[in-house]
Amino acid sequence: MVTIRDVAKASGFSSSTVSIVLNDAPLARYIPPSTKTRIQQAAKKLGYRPNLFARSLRGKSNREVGVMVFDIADPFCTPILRGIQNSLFETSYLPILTDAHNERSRFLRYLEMLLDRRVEGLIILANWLFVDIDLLADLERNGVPTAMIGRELETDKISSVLVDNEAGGRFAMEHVISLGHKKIAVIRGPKTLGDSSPRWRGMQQAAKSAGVTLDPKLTLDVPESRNPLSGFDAGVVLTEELLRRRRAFTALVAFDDLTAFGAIRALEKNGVHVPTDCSVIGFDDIAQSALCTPALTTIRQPMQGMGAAAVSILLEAINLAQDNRRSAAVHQKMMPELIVRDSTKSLR
Amino acid sequence: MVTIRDVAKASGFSSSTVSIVLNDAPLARYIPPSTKTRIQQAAKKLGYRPNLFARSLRGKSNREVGVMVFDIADPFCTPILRGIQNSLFETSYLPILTDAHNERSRFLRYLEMLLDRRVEGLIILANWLFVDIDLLADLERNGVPTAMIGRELETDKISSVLVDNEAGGRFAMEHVISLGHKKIAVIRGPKTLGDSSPRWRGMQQAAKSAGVTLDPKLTLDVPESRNPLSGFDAGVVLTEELLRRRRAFTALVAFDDLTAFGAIRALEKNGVHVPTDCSVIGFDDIAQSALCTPALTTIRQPMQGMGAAAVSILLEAINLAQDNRRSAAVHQKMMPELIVRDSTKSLR
DNA sequence: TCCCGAAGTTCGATTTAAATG
DNA sequence: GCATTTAAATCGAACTTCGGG
Repeated sequence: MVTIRDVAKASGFSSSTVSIVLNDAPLARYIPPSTKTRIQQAAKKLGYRPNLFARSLRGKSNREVGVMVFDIADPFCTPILRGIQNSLFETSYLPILTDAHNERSRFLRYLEMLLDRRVEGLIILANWLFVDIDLLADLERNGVPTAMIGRELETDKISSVLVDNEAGGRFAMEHVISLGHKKIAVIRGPKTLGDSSPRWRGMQQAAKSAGVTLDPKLTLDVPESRNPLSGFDAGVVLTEELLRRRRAFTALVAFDDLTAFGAIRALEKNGVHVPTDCSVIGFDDIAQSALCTPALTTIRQPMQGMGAAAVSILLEAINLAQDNRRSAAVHQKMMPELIVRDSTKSLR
Repeated sequence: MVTIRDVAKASGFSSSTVSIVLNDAPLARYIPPSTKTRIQQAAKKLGYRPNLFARSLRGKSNREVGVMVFDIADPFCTPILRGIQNSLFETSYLPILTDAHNERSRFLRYLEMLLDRRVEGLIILANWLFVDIDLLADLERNGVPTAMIGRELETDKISSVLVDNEAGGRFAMEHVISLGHKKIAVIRGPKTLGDSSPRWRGMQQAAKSAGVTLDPKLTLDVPESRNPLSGFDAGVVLTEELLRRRRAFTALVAFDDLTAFGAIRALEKNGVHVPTDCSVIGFDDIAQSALCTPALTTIRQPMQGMGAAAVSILLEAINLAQDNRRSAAVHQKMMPELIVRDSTKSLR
C-alpha cells in the first residue's frame, strides 16, 4: 500500500508538505504551484489513497452514517433505503446498513458495532416492529444524532419522520365513499402499532363527515406479530371471518397493502370478485401493488422522500453536533397520496 | 471516550499489559490470574471499547466485507441479502452494503469507497445488470477476494454462485407439459442477459424429450433494459403481441416472475383467465409471488442459500489470503425448485 | 518580516525488545 | 535465568511549531 511518505519520497518533499497540498489545507496558500503540481503528479502516478483508519484516528469524523433496518425483506423498506442512499451519495457519506431481522439481540449487537465504528449519525427504520423502551434508552444515551423513520417517540432527543397516518386514513375512506360505497368493512392494524389508531381516526372522520356509519361488526383488527409479511395471512383470515358474518359489504379498507392482498385472496377464493363485487384499498403503495392483477388502489407513502427527509434532518444535527451545539429533535409528518388503480370501482 | 490508557491507569498496570490481557495475546500466558481479573474488571467498570480505527491502523484486518448490489429495489435482492447477513452475523464480520442503482458511476464510486475501507472481501450481487468488462477488470486488479452472485465470469479469479438455469428452464417446461399443455408460449429473457439462454436451452430439452414442439411464433424475447422492474412492462407488451398473433396457446412460460405478472395482467385484460384459460409459470419465486391472486407457480431460486454460499466461499478465500495463499475461484451452481401454486392448471 | 518547507507531535492500540526484582 | 511487567517503536495521516533564507 502506498503511503503519504512514498509520495513524499517520490516528489522530493516532506510528508507534511504532501499532506498540506493534497488536502488543500490553509497553509497550502504559501506553497508555490510548481511544488503543488509535482506533488499531485507523484500522488497520481503512485495511485496514492489516504488511509481512512489513520485519518479517522487522528481526526474525528469518518463520514459514516449507520442505518438500522428492522427487516430488509419488508417491501416497505427498500424505497426508503433508496431515498437514504440517494441523499447520502451526494454528500460523500457512506451508509452502513444493518438488518436487525426483528430480533432484539441483533439490534443490540449491530447497534454496538455501529457505535464502535463511531458513526456520526444513525437512522432507524422502524417498520412494523414494536420497538421497546429499553432499546430507545440505549439510543438516547449514546449521544449520536438519530433520526427515526416510521415511528414517533415520546423523547424529544430523537427526530422522526412519519407519514400523516390520519390524513391517509381519511383519504382512503373518502375515496371509497366517493365511489358510492356505504357498507364498508375495515381491517385495522395491530393495536400495539403506532400507525393503527391515527389511520382509524382518519377513517372515522371521513365517514362521519360524509354521513356514513361504519358497522362495528365489519371492523376487525390485525393481531400483533413480529413478522412484517404476516399482514397477508391476517388479511386472509380476517376477510374470511368477515364473509362468515354474512353482513354485506361492497368495499374493504385494509390496514396496508399486504393486508389488502390477503383480503383479495380470500374474497376471490369465496367467489367475490375484486373490484366487481367488492372494492379493496390498501395503504403504503409498495412496489408490487402496481404489478398485481387487479392493480391495487392504495394510499402512497412518500417513501423515498421520507428517506431523504431523514437524511437532511440528520445531516443538520451532525453539523450542529460538530460545533458542539445541541439540536432540537425535529418531527416531520409527510403527506400521503391517493393512488387510484383497478381494485376499487364505482358502485353504480 | 475511554482509552486503553484509562484502563491502565485505573487498574494500575501499563497499557501494554492491558492490551495483552484483553486480547488474550500469547504473552498472556505469563500473566497471573490476579492481574487479569483486575484489568478485566477495570475495563468493564469504565466501559472500555477499543478504538477500531487505531486497531485497524496497526493490524491488517478490519472485519468488514463489502456488498455491492445493483439495485436494492429488485425483489430478487433482499432474500439474498438476508442470507448474506445471516451468515456474516455468525462470524462477526460486518457487511458494508452499497447500492449501485444500476449506474456505472455509482458502481465505481462505491467500489472505491469500499476499497478505501480495506474491506477484506467483496460480494457482488449482479442482478439483472449487464456488467461490462471494464468493471470486472477493476475488480480483478484490486486483489480483494471477490464472489459474484447471479452471474458467472470468464475469469477464474472471481468466484461465482448461480442457480442452475438450465435445470430451472427444464423444470418449468416439464411442469406445464405434465399438466397436458402442448401449445406453449415462451417469453425468453433479454439476449444480453446470461440467464436467458441456459433457461431456454432447458425448456427446449424438456419439450424435445416430451415430444412437444415449441412454435417459434409463440416465442418472444424481453428487450434489454437497465431497470429490473421493466420485466413487468415487457411481460404486458409481449403477451399482448402474442394474443394479437391469434395462435392459440394454453400455457405461458415466462422468463421471470415479473414478466409473469405482466403476462397475467395482459391476459386478464383481454379476458383470458389465469389459470382457467391459460396457465402461467414464472421464475425466481420473489416474495410477492406467493401473495398475488392467483398465487404464482414458479421456479424457486434458493436465494438465501445463494447468499450463504457466497459468504462461505468468500470467507474461505479471505482465510487463504491472510496466509498469503492464492485461492482458486469456485463456481457453484445451485439447484432450483418447482413451486406449484395457483397460476397453472391441468388441461383436463 | 515574509515565505516555504521540514521536523516533530498526536490519535489509540499492538507488539517487540528490554527491564525489574 | 525466570516470571512479570513495561517502555518504546509502529501504523498513516494531520496539524502545530519551528527554522532557514
